[in-house]
Amino acid sequence: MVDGPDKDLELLTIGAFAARARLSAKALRLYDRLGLLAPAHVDEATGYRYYRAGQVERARLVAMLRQLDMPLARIAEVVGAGDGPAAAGLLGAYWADVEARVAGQRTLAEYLRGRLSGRSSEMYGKFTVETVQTPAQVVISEKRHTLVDELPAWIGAALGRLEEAARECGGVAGVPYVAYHAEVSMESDGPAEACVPVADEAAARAWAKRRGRAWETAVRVEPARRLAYTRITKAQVAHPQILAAFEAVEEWMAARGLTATGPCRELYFADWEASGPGDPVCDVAFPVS
Amino acid sequence: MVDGPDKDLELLTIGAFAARARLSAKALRLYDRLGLLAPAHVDEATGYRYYRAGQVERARLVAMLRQLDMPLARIAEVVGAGDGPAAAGLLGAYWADVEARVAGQRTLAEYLRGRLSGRSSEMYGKFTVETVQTPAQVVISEKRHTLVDELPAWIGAALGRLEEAARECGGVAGVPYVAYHAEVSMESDGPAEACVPVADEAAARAWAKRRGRAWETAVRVEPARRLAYTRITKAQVAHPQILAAFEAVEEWMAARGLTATGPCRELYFADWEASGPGDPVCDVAFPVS
DNA sequence: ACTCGGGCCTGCCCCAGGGGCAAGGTCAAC
DNA sequence: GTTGACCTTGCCCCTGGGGCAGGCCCGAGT
Repeated sequence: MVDGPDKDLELLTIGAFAARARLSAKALRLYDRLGLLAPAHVDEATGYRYYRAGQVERARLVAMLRQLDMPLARIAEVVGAGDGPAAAGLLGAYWADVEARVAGQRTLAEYLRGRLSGRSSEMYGKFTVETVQTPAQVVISEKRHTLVDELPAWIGAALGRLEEAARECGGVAGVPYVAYHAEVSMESDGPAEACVPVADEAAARAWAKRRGRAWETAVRVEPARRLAYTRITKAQVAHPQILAAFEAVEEWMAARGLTATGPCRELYFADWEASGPGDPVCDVAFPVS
Repeated sequence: MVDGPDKDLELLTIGAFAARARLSAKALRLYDRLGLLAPAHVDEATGYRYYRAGQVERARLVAMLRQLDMPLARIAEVVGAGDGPAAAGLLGAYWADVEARVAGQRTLAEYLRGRLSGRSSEMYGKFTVETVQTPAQVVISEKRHTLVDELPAWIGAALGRLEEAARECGGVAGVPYVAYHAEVSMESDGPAEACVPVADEAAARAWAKRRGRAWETAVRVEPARRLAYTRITKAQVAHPQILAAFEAVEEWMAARGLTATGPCRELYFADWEASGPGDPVCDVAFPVS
């Protein structure tokens, strides 16, 4: 793979280099300005850019990364990391993000296609709705007004705090969940309540007393309920894909003449960190009579 | 599902409607200006927009379609088609385009990840390169200077014309292909040549004579060659993903000290129309000694 | 030496799909 | 009436360039 000295001495004008790299001259000027791909030489007097033939490889790499719709800032990180595992890792991380996003969009597209074609009453897109009976249980909870964009972070933090607290209250005795007391999925900032079932009610009340009202914590006895629910994957637990799941359950209920008898909820039955985008992690549920 | 008259009489301000639809007020103003989602009423004096509660469904549909990154113009077509198979078809077509594009990007990402991590000499990403011996064959051909963006259409048209002409020349006697006589993949507008092997050389020469030089047609005897090639899918037959395949073959050749002894080519061995994005349809090849 | 055509320079406006902010008008509750 | 929340339009910002204008530069032909 020795290319000879000519490869480094032969200077190409921007047009010739653009043709070899299959990029537009305009794009090359942009990359120069952003420091992503500087010409080997710039004539001081005329401003003409001159590129070495050996720079074609880097330019083609940039072009291919752009073809993946990678933003130029991330491309700069990748090409800055040199050829090696570091660059490959950055690319892999970016592509994993893309795949996760597309996976969510795919389920949303399937659901919408089903709904638009009018066979909503037949299968609710790809969602299978079932009912399950839940027993009465003691839950410790934390309630907050929150907006959609802060919600995921709050859910993670609140359930984490509550699960730790549950260790003092006889341990986690059921599936942790988040209930939404306002609209079906927080238009405005309707209050959300994170709940963890615990085994020892007395210990829970003592815990709540110690905790005070700083976190808007509470201990309640949640009555036995029948839940209509559908199971979704980690990729689907994001706005607004998850709304398709909520709407599917609502539609299923409406088709059977059922109405919600309490706030809707998301039950997180799986280990969040250990789950991949395609693994089921959550049940989207409405209490029904 | 009767909502009562209040649903149509209750007018919402843009803020309240935005909250219910989970869109920003800014986005709603944009959609109004584009005619995508006009308010039910606009106060002449103040310019205030008022929406009916019943418009929330349409707004949520728009929001979900935007979540699929569908451009507003295509969203307008979908929602304009009403709920029904027409709208579902438009959505399906859009999503199929997305999946095809992502499929191509996926293979490119895999190839690049392999190359960046330095194990390029091990497996050339996902491309398996082999050699094959081709016999000497008579080909009828059509040559043209073309730019990358017109290339796919020209290839389809030219091969179609040549395959039809081949019926007068003893039939198609081999795999149709396109050869690139300039750079590895048409920087500038290097000439491309579409070729179809035929069985009857005399008939082919007579055909070419009748045809004249209007289409830059020709009859040649292509000598027997050894081709280094890799097989790609329909999704990969697009710029610049296909370049990864070309580069993989070039790299494989370089690793073995081989050099190209003629123009590189794409052999289309499958029925294009009947193939899906993931089906192999094309061999990317270089003649080697 | 002069000119001509093509290539190159910078700078400006344009696209989608909004976000953010400013200046000012409105609405409703107290 | 007042106050604060809400609404309006308009402007500039982002990314990743495309397209064009006006002006300089370069090499080849005469």
